[in-house]
Amino acid sequence: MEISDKTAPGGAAREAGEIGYTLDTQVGFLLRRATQRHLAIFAGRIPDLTATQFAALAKLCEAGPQSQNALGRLTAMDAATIKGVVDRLRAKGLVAARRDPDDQRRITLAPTPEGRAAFDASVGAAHAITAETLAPLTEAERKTFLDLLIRLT
Amino acid sequence: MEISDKTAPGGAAREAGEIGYTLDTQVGFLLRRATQRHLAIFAGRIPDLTATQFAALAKLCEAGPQSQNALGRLTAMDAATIKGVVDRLRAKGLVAARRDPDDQRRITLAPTPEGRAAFDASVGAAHAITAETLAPLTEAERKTFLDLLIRLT
DNA sequence: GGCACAGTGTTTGTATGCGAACAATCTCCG
DNA sequence: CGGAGATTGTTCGCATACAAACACTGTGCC
Repeated sequence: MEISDKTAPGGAAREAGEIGYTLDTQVGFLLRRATQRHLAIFAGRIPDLTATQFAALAKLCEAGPQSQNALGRLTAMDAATIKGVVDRLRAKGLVAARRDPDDQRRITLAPTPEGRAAFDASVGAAHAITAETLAPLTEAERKTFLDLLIRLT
Repeated sequence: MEISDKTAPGGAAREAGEIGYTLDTQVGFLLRRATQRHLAIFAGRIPDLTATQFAALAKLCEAGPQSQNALGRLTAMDAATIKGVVDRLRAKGLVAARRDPDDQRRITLAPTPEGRAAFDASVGAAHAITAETLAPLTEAERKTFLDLLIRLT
């Protein structure tokens, strides 16, 4: 990458060999901003659940009953994080927990009827959230973007 | 909304008209996972600052002194968030603050010499973080990805 | 001049997210 | 059998994130 010797706004002619840095074009910053926008869209369409809570509930509905830590792995949350998420889903009455009789350490989680109903009622909104998040892109671009994004995980 | 009579795990014959939902292919979930991976790479290469703290420091070095809220806008953090970030940067001695004489409400923030030195010393690592984050993609794919990502912000 | 309104920073409350340490339990292997 | 080591869930501490309410200051407009 070439070194520009521009006098940055508010800043400093760069010395020869100095490497510039522009926050606004960094992947990390763009990922954070895209996530922020997505979460705002999510909160607008599914106000009663956070994206994280919905993910956990959806995974339970999709993959069937799971131990708490297993659910965490399926939803990319560590043990400490999934605990809080599950506690809140239980408090809302959307998820039920019972000790696994075969392994006293494990807690088996399953959606309650209310949980499954809430999930079913939200699937349409969830798809709309995805659509709105990707709305700035054409259909072909969406596919390209998702293909590339999945390789960065 | 349909009650599926599916037999759980992974499972499930869907009824006609029912809309499926697979967490693992949703943009939001992929964005979160990509961000997680990026943050892990960041923490490995710049252990003394979080990505957020580095972003704020970098923006101050790049754009010059700013009021606290203005810095928050430049770094996509709301007033409550930027306050905590700035407090921690000040505690580390990387950022200095003074009341703006022309506007008693404002706090003008600027990097200290130590802050600028820390930034200069980390720019190389920051570029390496970007490179490692995007490493799974080819050069052409990286450009495509960033072009699409920027449109989702 | 004075007042409505906007902007700035602070605080509180809630919700991720992760590292680290911990007790209880299970598994495996000698 | 029995102990080393792994797994599971919990707790603590720290660091984003954002909504909402607040006090204070500045601006514009009558």
